[in-house]
Amino acid sequence: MAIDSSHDMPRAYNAADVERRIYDTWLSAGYFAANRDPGGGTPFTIIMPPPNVTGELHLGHALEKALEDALVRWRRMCGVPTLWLPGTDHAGIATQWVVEQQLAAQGQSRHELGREKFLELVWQHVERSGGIIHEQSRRLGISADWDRHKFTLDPGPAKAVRTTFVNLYNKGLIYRHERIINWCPRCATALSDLEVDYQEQPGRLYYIRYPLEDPSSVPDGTPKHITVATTRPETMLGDTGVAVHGDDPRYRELVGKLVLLPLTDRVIPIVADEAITPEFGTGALKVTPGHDMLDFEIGERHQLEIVTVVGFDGNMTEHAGKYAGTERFRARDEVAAELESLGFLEKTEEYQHSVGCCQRCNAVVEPLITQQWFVNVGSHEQPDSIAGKAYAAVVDGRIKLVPERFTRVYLNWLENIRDWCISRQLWWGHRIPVWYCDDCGQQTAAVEDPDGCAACGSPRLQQDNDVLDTWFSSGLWPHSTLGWPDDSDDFKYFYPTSVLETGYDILFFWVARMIMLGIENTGDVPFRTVFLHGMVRDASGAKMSKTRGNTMDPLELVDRYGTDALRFALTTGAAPGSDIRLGESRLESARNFANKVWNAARFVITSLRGADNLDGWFDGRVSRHREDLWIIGRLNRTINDVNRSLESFELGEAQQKLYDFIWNDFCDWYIEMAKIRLRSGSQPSPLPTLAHVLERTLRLLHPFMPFITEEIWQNLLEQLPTEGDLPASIMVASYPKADETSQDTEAEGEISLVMQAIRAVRNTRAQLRIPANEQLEAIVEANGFQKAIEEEAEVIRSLSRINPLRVTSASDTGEHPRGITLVVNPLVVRLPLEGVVDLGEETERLRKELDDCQRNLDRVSALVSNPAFRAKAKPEVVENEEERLKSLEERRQRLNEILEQLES
RNA sequence: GGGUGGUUAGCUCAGUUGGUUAGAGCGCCUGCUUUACACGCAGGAGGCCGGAGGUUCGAGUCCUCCACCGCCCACCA
Repeated sequence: MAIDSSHDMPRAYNAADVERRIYDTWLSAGYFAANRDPGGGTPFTIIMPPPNVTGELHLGHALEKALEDALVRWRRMCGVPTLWLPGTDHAGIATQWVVEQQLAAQGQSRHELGREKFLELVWQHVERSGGIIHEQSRRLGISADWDRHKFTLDPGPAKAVRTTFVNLYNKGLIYRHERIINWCPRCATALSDLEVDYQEQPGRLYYIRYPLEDPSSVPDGTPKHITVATTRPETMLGDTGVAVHGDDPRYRELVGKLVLLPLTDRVIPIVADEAITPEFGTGALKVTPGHDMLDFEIGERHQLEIVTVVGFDGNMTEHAGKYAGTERFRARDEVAAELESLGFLEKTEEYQHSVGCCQRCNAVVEPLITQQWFVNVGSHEQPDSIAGKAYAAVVDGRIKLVPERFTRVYLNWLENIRDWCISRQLWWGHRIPVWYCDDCGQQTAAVEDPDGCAACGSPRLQQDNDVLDTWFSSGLWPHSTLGWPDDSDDFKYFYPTSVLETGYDILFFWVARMIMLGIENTGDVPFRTVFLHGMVRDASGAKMSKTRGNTMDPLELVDRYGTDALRFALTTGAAPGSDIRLGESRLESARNFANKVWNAARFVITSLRGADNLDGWFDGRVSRHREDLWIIGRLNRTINDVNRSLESFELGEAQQKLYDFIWNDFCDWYIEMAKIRLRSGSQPSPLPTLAHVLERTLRLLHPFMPFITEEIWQNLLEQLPTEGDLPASIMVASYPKADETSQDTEAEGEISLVMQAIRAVRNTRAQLRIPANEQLEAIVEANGFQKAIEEEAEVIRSLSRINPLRVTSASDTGEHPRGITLVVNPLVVRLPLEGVVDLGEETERLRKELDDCQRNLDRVSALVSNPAFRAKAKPEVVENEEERLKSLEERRQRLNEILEQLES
């Protein structure tokens, strides 16, 4: 690997200059390629959620890729064989919709073109815009294994799709059936339940009177008609019944009677059904099994006829009599008007209700009865069903959701799941691998296009016209990308994958389907952990959308702030699964941090030039200087924190810890202190420690800010003697592990005292408005810390502008045995210093805490072991107390450990 | 209707098994061209941790109830 960094580091970090150059060297060095290493332990695998092949990158993608890249780079640096497999999705309805819009602009429709011609156009569109998303992904610096890239329509995934379909078909778990489904008249296709968005819309409730066929059949005094309330009067032409609740006293006499359906010559029955809410409207529901989900179910229960009055094109059908051909919403007004003129319309009311709309084109969905293909997923209560297995995998912990709260959301969805409608009346996608025989009418389902009918052998076969729901192929993604159903090495080695990282908005669409189909096909879970991120919102918290016009283009942000800054801004200080507001100030702050890192590095690297002795810089343990011991201790605590946070997917937390360490501990204090020794040339030199801390910090930061850390790494390497593990690229350097023995409480206490003194002087100076460049006289009463303060006197002098500074051992043993006395003529100010951890006091405090803990423990354990309590109290109370006992015991143990350590 | 998340500084948010004096970024106020950095440095103001109870030696953190705000799911015509 050769990166050209042989130039002086500029004063300000310029992201644009370095990013592409660095990415290309990574790429050509082959660092992204995953290697199967049977001796390398369990691999770490992430399959990238495939974006729409013709789509463009939005901030959600940027967030997703930043998180995944960080996890992947981290694991790779930990020495784990790591695979991050990228891909793209053909996105059936979305892509077809775009091309159809283009056609429409030329006044054409796909039907005029025909299937073959149209698909050619779609492929052209894919080829034209298909590369954009890759180019964009690269600019984000993502370290995915591009050679393993997969597209959902590639031969491999396509074979997986057909194999899955045929297997399920042969098991009887895929079936074709006439059922009521959500139909989008504009897209002219069926939609799954998930593809329908419900929107609150103002509407009107129409009260329509249906007269009894035989008024004499009810006792005098009862109404001779029944009034129904509906928001869709046009569908009354397809009514085949009226339903009331069986217990409704108003209608008891009417159940079983017949009514005349206005505007038609039909007579329909009144039935009693549990699903009716007597309080709603009139308590009587007109039943249109052909155009409403609930009505369809009621119709099934009472064997009501089905009359379809709205067609696939959204116009009224021939069953709508004189309204045939009328557009459905116009028919609504016309039917209402006619009902009114004939005296059947009792009244109308304003009514706010939710209307199902097509997620893609926003047209109002029409429930219609059609032949569709379904997957029988069973129910969570059937352990052998698809849903049952997907349920169990999460319940028994084989799959963990992060954050955990989504577990319940997931389970709740499965508890109410219904069969999955997988056919779409589109052309762009995986065509359903079923053929119908012209001769015998039998179906043939096959992985390879069949030569003849499976039943009669006739070659006269017609393939089903429909394609599969896009989510059917994405549901196979973790195993279809790795080579399943073939017995591939990648599949054997990398499956089940480790982490599936995606937005919580597609938990049902995609994650649940992958779990269902993954277990079905492979017998194993597709991934161990589902790591969910939140939605990126604008600065005011609104969802970003093109129609709102509040979207931000990630690439534009990359241009302005740099990739590292964008990634840092997106992923820092946000808890897993919660939404993120991204505004300019967040980005600026991230860019400033990058610049801070750059300049700290620039200082260290410049200082290292020509240094003659850096011995021991690599392990950072040679210097016994308290400043060095202090920063090494802080560094290792940070390493520990960062690793721990990463283990639990708290990436934002990890970055926050790094930010604080770099900016506060390293830059504001350690570098400032080190400058003094550098200037005076006093020994031991801080240079080995500066080098060590910078080097380790870069490694720690690399998964989050890959470009800047690599650029600095290259500059740093030139100044460092080869020692230890120093690869040519930081990408392949090892991730730091904390050295637990590096904490030095003595140095920590002493430095803390020094910092206290400096802060106290600065503070007083600001309050008394003493100019920063005016030297003051001061005396430090160091009481027990004379040696340390004397040795650090130059630091105190320089950082707080004190001269002369004297150190005494004060005899004062009052409340504040230590302090600093400032001489500000004519004032003398004594500032107490308390920033020292007094081991005696600390021990005493811990003892007291331990006593309290023990007292509590005794009480709770007495309670828990009391048979009377166990017999009387509620089980959950007992359980609570038992848990309390356990946590108290843990706490006692921990306190004991700390005390032991302090005393030794 | 059923779930679920939130309510902490002026704004946006962290706060991991309860533990000394509750943090950050941005904004605000006061000073600073201190030879790494003005994308900076130093200092400062600003919090009844939504409300009410409870458990505990100790609660922002655990329990109960309440109030707003948000999201998801659902076949109320």
